[in-house]
Amino acid sequence: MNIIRKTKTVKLVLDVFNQSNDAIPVVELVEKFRKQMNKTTVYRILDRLEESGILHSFIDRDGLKRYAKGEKNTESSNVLTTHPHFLCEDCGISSCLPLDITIPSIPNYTIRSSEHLLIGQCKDCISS
Amino acid sequence: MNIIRKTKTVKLVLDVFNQSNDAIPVVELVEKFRKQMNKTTVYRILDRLEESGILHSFIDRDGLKRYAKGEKNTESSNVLTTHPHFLCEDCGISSCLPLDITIPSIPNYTIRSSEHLLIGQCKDCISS
DNA sequence: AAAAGAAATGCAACTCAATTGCAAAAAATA
DNA sequence: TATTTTTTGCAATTGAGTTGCATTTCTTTT
Repeated sequence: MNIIRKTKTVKLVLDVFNQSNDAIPVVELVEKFRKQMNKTTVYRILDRLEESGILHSFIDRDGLKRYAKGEKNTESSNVLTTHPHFLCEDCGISSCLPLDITIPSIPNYTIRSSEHLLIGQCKDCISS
Repeated sequence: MNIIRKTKTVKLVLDVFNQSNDAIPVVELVEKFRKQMNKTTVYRILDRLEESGILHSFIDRDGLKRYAKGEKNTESSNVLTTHPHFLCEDCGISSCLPLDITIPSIPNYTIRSSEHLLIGQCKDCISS
């Protein structure tokens, strides 16, 4: 949990995540804020927001880093749980799914965290 | 399922996967075969082996593409199952875990495939 | 409020995995 | 053997992400 300053640029980035539950690719944010801030700044702000536990990130099937609101792992009553991310093959939209995945314990391994990506079609893309 | 020619280079690549169940980063294979074939060839052979269902791939936490033996999804009695991959934070070794994960069905979504990456310490790294 | 210290930003250059186009080589087919 | 198709090598390119460094902005201290 780091200290992070609420600068103008940080607020701009936070606004995006407050308006959507989607997992947004960094590249998209860089493009979106092309006029407002440098791409390095975007990367660094996201880094810091993740460090602070405000955002979490994962790498999608295309190798792109995506960020979404909230923490990745939640620990309640000594059980480590996480949630899966969904990625629509058609429109590319990705979101955090409100499902609890209990990280299984596996003999001979210590599991510290996990990533779960479900790939398919979203509601909007099924109908069309 | 494509036709793939068993050229000298293809055999070299296949040998690696026949000798290990690990999920190997492409970069590592490129390095390993530096003297025997061009890096583009490595990428293309792996592509074809995946197309043919001989290998499967995923992107690890560092955004590196890794390949491992076999198919990613298995469908038996109309249930789509897959297996998780393990990645050791310490030594970087990754492997397919012999566990069946049943891909959950989620309202409003069609799930076609999934990726599961468990991150932690492997047997060898726990002890040391 | 001014000075000092710490954190955040911009910019340019760089890294590095992965891809592309094209000509040459190798393998399969006729 | 001749022809067609697939595979390979090479060089150049792409594009996401990183780094160093000087400058700006914010916070803390006096």
